[in-house]
Amino acid sequence: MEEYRNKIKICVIVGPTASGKSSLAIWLAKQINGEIISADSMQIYKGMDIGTAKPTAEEQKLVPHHMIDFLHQDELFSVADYVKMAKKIIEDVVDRGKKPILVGGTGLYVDSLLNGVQFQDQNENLAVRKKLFEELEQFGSEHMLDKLKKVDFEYAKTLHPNNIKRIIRGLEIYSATGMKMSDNLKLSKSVPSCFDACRIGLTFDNRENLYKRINDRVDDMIDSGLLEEAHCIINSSSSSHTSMQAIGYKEFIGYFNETESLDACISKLKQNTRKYAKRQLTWFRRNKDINWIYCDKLSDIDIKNKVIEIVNNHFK
RNA sequence: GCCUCUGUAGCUCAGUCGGUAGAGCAGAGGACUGAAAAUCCUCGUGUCGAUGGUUCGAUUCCGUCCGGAGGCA
Repeated sequence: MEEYRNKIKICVIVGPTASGKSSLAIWLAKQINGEIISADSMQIYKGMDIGTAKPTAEEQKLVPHHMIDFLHQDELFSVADYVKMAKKIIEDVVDRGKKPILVGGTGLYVDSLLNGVQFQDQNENLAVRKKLFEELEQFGSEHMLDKLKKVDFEYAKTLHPNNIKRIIRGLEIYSATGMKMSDNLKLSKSVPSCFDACRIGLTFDNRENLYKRINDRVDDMIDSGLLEEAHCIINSSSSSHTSMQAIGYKEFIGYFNETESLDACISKLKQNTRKYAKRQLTWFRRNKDINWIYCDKLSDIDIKNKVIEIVNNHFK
């Protein structure tokens, strides 16, 4: 019980893209004297503003935002970096007597931070990864899975042969740290979280209502100058960089190459965003601690009342 | 007006030498520990355009009609 008291109280807002997390968070932060810590894998990049629906400069003036807009698009970043940085910032926010509000749609970042996932020290090992990919190309994915089975059978048996990314990562982590992925998973589960989190999830009773918001938001982004932003980002970045995975940029490559019509690219962007939202919902749904709020069933005021009730109760 | 092609899943199209059908995309569900806006897995009943005929049996063959595309005039 004593240990529980030492945990950092934090409020968390999750949900699919375009569900209204950012504006709700700003409102909430003003109500409870809070600061916002973003959990978004793409809003970290500078210059990617419109496409990632980053809070505007005006919005950022209303409430302090952290973990946003601090990295060049060519730089490497990982969950481990995120957890390390975000944790430090949250502690600082609390030390200054403010309440931390974690907001974002990157489920991996949110859960890794809140669940205290353990990341081993690891040197940059791009050479190891490259070698593993060469081996994959030569011998195929079944061979790589067999190889992983020899060092970490427990983890390997949970992976499908086509799941190349995780097979390689399993081998890579073993080679870089000497630790098995399955052992690391067990270790992470055994370490208690240092957060006492109150989770709010925004969702929609009717999926169509979310999809309509997504489609409309993409149109708004186009009106706000997404094409120029995308053109600039695409021209100044290599396609291998993580930032180029962001939805809202890669979809326009065909348009700039004059191999696809603008309409086709916009449709693709809308579709990719819808699919992404669906995956986010799948990720968050498995968490039974989330207080779900159905945005298409409640009025704006009812949503706010409900949120403040949950949050006040948590910080009481 | 005549000729040719065409009408099958939400979309694009296979296919059934006559025994009521299957791919891709879309969509849905799931997974997720150092790239995660990434990556991976699972899921296919639809008056086979309408109607009549031949047949034990027609989405398949034949006739007529209705859409669509092209050609000739």
